[in-house]
Amino acid sequence: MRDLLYLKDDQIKDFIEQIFYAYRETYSDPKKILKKYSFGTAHHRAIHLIERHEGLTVSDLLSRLKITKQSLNRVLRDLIENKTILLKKGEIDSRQRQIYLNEKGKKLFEEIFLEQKKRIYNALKSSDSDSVLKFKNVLKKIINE
Amino acid sequence: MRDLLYLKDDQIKDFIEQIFYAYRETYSDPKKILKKYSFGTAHHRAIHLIERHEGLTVSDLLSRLKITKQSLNRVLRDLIENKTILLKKGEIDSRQRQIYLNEKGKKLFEEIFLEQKKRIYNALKSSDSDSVLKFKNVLKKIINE
DNA sequence: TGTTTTGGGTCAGTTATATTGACATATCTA
DNA sequence: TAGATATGTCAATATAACTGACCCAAAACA
Repeated sequence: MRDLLYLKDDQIKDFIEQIFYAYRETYSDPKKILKKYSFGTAHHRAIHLIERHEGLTVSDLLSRLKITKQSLNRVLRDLIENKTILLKKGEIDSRQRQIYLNEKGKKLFEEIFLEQKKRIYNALKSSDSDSVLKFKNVLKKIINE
Repeated sequence: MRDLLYLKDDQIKDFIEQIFYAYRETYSDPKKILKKYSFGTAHHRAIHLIERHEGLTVSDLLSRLKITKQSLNRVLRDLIENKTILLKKGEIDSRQRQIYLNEKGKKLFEEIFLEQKKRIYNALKSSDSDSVLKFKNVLKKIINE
């Protein structure tokens, strides 16, 4: 039998630790910017997902965030009030709401992303394309995508 | 100039999204177990780091968690009360406290880890060793390790 | 058509985890 | 011995989540 060193518990424990650091650092970077708008990381995650999946419905967003609708509603109310996002009635199913960034929201996203990008960009630029591809594939498997 | 496709913004945005999912899923898996002991993810992270770095000091743990000592203290109090961890006076510097899992804590860690391990194990076992190595290296670069 | 289900919104109360700021104590170091 | 450091603690507050109960409008179904 092969000695699957990379499946040893210590390696797995390291990954669990490092995934925590990676998430925390990646989402900490833009906190100062968010604070300028009185937003927190909850708003950030919503803005990010809305930018990546423009026109997604409230339930789409809920299932990506995996929080309750009461929790999400606080965030969406803030974002709507601030004119960062807008909700349109669903074209096919008018019970649904489709969520979009408006101009202000797009600018805010860019400002946040510019800051957040640095960390990932620096990691990728010092890696070869094969590493990046394999990083992506393992990451996908972790999230069962 | 090379066309660094893997440095394109969309790829970076995907990574930012996927790092969020990876963290959330990885740390969601053992929540039921934690609940049995009236612990949350804050306790989990502390337990994990203590297991990985046995005998670390309070300030070591603080700098890994990047929370305030007031926040950490609530968690440590709970864990001490529950007899999951113990604190010993530092051998060299007796102002310091070195943190250890006791027997109960080790069992709890194993129970948590067994659950949490599955996700990572499954991702790694369907990847080759080169992928795992490269995943690790990119992850390390993201956290500047 | 009438009934049920679904998508979304909201009120109210609570919990978990973090924060800021102030202060106390013991111990180390210059 | 004076100051710096490591840790602990009190109190108040912020952020982000939760549960549970209800509501309306629109879609789906029988």
